[in-house]
Amino acid sequence: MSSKLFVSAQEVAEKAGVSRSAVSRTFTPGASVSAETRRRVLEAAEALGYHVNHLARGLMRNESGIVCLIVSDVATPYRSALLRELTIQLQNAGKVAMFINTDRSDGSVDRALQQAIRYRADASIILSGLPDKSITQLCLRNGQRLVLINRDDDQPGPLKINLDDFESGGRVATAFFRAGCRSLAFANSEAGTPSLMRREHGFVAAAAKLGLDVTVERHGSTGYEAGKVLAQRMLTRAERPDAVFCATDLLACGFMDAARHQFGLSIPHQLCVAGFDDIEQASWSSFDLTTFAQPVMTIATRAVEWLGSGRDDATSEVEHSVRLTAELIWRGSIRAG
Amino acid sequence: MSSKLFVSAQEVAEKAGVSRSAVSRTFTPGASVSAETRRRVLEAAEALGYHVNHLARGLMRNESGIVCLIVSDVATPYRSALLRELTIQLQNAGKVAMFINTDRSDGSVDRALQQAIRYRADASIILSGLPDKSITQLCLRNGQRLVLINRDDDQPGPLKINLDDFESGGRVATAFFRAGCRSLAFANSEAGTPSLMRREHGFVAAAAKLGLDVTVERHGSTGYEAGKVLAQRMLTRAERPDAVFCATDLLACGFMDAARHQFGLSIPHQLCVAGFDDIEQASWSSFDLTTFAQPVMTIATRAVEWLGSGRDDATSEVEHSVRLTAELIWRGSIRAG
DNA sequence: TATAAATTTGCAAGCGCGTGCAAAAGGTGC
DNA sequence: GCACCTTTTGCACGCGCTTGCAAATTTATA
Repeated sequence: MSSKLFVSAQEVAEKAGVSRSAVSRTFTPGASVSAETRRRVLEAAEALGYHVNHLARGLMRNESGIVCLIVSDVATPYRSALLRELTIQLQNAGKVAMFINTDRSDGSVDRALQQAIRYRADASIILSGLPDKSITQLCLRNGQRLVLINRDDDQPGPLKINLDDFESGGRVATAFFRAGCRSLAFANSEAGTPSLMRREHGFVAAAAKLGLDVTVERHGSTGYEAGKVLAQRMLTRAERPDAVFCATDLLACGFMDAARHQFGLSIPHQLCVAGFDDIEQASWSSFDLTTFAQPVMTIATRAVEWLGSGRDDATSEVEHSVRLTAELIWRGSIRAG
Repeated sequence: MSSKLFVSAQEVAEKAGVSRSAVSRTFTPGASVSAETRRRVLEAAEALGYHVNHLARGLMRNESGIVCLIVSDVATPYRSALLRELTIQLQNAGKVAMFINTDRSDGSVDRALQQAIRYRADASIILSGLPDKSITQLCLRNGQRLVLINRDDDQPGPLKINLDDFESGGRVATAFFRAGCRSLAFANSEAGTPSLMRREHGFVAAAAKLGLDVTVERHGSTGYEAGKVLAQRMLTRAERPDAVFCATDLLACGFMDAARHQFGLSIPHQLCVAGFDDIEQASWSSFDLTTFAQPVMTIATRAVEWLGSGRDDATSEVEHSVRLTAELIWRGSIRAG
């Protein structure tokens, strides 16, 4: 290994027989270089294995090209799917993704966020349920653009991407009604995330309008285990519901497993089930779950596009808010009307 | 918004009434500053909202603190679990994780990797099945330390973390034998990843030793759908196997679903199944899959520790190789001996 | 108290790069 | 040929930081 690890623009310049500025300009889109100089520079750069040092470039330009992804529950199917799409699109847009995991709620999150600020990330995308406002404020205060996905926040500035959770809840109630169900239930987590609550409220409101009974139960996280617990609670009741809308596909999977294996219920004949997210497992034949697909691709596209668009001009104060509709994916967990 | 986005060490120095070096030293562990100066600097920094600019620091130190995660199939349960652990531990070690997604096989991967090099990442952790050697070479050539997880590579330098796949395969064969199974099968993907092949070979070798029949079938990726297809192929045969080891839990899930819902087989009574990875779904009661748990936590710990340890000294040429054992998790998909 | 040793501090150079400015080069029309 | 305009090039400065070195300060020792 040579002691000098990286080649600098200086060396490229010497080899190409031009000035250092010429090298710099060759790698700066839109700068003024003649075709001939450019060619010679590129040739020398290739030969020497030169890579522009983005640390230095970011230092000069006051723009690092780094986008920070702030995520919790990465290992969850829905989150990892969204993450996948975001990273791919950021990559295609020439940005680079820096990762911050907020699963641990101790100080490490703060420390990690500080790190992102130290690297002068241009923007942060928050796809974390963590309701800690201080995080978003810290990002904003440090001049980052901010994208909030499925997460309420009343501060102006950030782009907010949300789904029509309320309406989706309503659509499920209608679907259950058409399927002949009369005693509805909503299985939610205790997290109390706004998007989850909107699903609940939309469902309850629509059910009321249809004159249907609806009970709501909340427990634990949005995961599989919580779904099982919720099933145990709701299915041991005297008047067992004949349809349940789970706030999350994972909850639904847990609920279905308990309903079938512990209570011997047949789905959809004795119990109709719907979920939300359209995680991969929802399509597995063990579940065959009717659910709402989050438009992951569109979410990512919108987020990245917005980041690419110029920095807020005078119009800085307008509310940037996008509302997407979740697509209902019909499968076998609700019987046909 | 002020036009001046960030406060510099200079401003902190002025406010604290010390030199700029003093500020720098305050934020450099191990540097020589008196308690009093340090206090005043920290106070001023806090008041002004100062954050060390790591772009500049990286430029000086020739060490960015960035670790690059090169990942494919992020949305896969096993990968996302590993990713989760890695990011958490990197974070705790004060490193920052940069994300590169190699799912798209077009030029974007190369472009993204170039990006990482441009940011002068100190190291890369490759948890991608992508067999492209040029990637690892590019990392090494640019002075990065390299960790390869479950991935063969004969070049010296990188830390290689692997599992005892071969032995695991053997243990499954034995377990099937004890369960009374006599006609074994191995369901693999076409990917041909070394770790998958080792599982296959270990299984086949042990089966042969036990005098058992064993058929091998390979198809598609390591996902659920491929598992279904494999089941269709293997279960329509005249002599149907009574036990199948799937190279991956996802394959196993697909296999089980097809076996049950399309072939009406009862698991484990008519068919024993084992998988590998211990993804969350393996523990779901719909699957209750006996499988091998990858020591995700240990893998991450080892990787991060190694990155933290000093750069290769004279001992640079020794092979860094770690071999971990996968823990067999007994569940209900293999009947008791 | 004087002097040697240890610690702290400021100065200044430089990390690799982008860019404004003025000089140089190239092009056009008469 | 000249005057004029456009494009290209090099110089030199500065982005925010670290660090070797020598001066200034504190502490320990005689």
